Order: sequence, then C-alpha cells, then structure tokens
Amino acid sequence: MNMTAPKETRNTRQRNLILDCLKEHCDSHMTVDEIFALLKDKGHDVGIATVYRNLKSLEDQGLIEKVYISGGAAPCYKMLDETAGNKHTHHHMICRNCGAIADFDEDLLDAIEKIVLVTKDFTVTDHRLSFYGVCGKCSKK
Amino acid sequence: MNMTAPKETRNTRQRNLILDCLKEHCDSHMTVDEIFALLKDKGHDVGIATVYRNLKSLEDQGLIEKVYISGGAAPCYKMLDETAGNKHTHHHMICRNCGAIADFDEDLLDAIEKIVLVTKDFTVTDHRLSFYGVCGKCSKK
DNA sequence: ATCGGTGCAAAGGTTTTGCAGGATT
DNA sequence: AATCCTGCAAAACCTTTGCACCGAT
Repeated sequence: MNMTAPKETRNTRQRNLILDCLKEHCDSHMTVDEIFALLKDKGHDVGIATVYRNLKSLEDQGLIEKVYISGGAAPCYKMLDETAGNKHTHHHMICRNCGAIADFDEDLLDAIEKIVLVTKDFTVTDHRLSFYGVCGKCSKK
Repeated sequence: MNMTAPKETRNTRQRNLILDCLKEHCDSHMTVDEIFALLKDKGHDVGIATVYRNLKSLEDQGLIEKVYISGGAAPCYKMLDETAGNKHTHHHMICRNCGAIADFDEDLLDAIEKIVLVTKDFTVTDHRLSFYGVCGKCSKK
C-alpha cells in the first residue's frame, strides 16, 4: 500500500533562478529581500510569494539552510554544501565592522561535545557556532 | 561643549515588571508573547508596545540579550548575567525532543579562537555557540 | 491530462510609530 | 517643570494563503 505518495518537485524557471542567486552568493547569506531584489535587477519578474514558497520547499529538501544571525532581524538563506551530511561542519565569522559573513569549514568542536556529554548529561547531535570580531580587511584599515 | 546629552533611563513600573519576568526565567529564554502573557496573568496591564520598547532599550543598555534560536522563528530575550563582561561566557544546550534550553557556563573556545586568528586572519571578540541534542531527562525515557 | 507551481491580492501576524495623557526625575 | 514613558490605535512590515490560470511531467 502506498502510504504517502512521494510528492514530486518540479523544475521550474523560478526555482532555478532562486537557486542560481544563492549559488552566486554561496560564500555568504542572502535575505529574502536581497534575493527578490537581485531577481528584479536581472529583469526576472518573480512574485515575492513564489520566492517565499520556493525557499521553504528548498529548505525542506535540505538544499538550502535558513540562518538567524544573532542580533540581526532578517532570516538569511544560503546554499547547503552538498558534501555536508546531516551534521553541521562549518561555523560563521561575522565582522563587527563591515558585516561580512565568512565560513569556517573545519569542525573543531568534537572534544568540547564530549565534555558536554560527560559533565552535563546532554547528548549533542548538532551545533551552531558563530564568531564575532574584526576581519583581516577591516583590521588593516 | 555637551556633545550628546546622556539620555537618562527612567525606572518605571513597566520596565521593572519586564525585568522581573526575565529574572524569574533567568535560566531560559522568553519570547515577546510569553513576557506579555505572563504580565497579563499576573494582573498587570502593560501595552504590547511598551513591552517592545522596553525590550529594545534594555537590549541597548546591555541588560538583556536577544537570541535567535536557529530554525525557530520568534526571537527570544533573556537576562544577561551581570557578572559577565562584554564577552560571552556561556553557551546553549537545546533539546531536540522537549525544547528545553539550558546554559553551559564554561567557556571552552579560547583555543579555537586562537586557531581562527592564525589560520583565518580574523580577530574574534565574541562568539555564540548552541548545542542541539537530547537532554538527560529525555534520553532516559 | 494531471497536478504542482505561479502571480496576484487579500489576510494574518508581528513590530513600530504618532499622539495625547501620565509618571518619573 | 521638564522630559521621558505609556497606552491606544493606526501604520508599516513581513510572511502566508486562496484562487484562477499556467506550465512541467
């Protein structure tokens, strides 16, 4: 018996345009508005509702990631590295001066997670880590 | 010459009520709605706009902290430990099962921050770290 | 041909703001 | 007394939803 029909996802022009935007900016994050504006700039008329719907479905499919930058209001989206598994393997470095958000790919928290398990009775399955500070470019000025 | 008059902050009933709410829940986080509802339950009629305005000013003063739980939508507020300096000295442990948010007070990231500086040319002045997993209570069920 | 996606506009929710009156210093 | 804060309601935003049409499979 077919319990739940595996709802298919269609390969629409709008969906691809949104994915392209995120791919172009794969080293940073984009807000919904930024994606919408970039599409407009490129001359593509896509409804804002479509942007929201696609971002949600892409997130459900695990192709993109929704990120809340602490202290900032607008949620951001970014491409998820297709090589990454379920677990987070990168962190963010956020410059307090210019606002640049860079990724930090290595995962250095394994030792700390073991400490958490032993001392806090909490089994860590995932983590989010952001560093705030001053990027090299800004510190040279 | 008085460059910028140091705008004073008044000690109003509403401001104290909001701070009391957050103090009572100092080990967890509260959404705007939760604070508003708790005040109502206690019989204090405070306008929602006042709650928003006070939370913003308390945040500006560094007395409370605004936290975006990744994946969740509503921003949360919590008391900032008055013993803590500018730098973060605690992390969050968020149970995927029951949603409990506990604090992890030790700061274990010093070594990692040094690595970031050397390998990434990024001077870390602060960080946010959240662990996701299963708390002891839930894992026993 | 079917069924999901799209665009529009309306609805829903959250946060901010203008203003007159009230409270704190 | 001065000025900051409050409450209300309106406004401004952001996000979701209903519906008829369009497009991908």
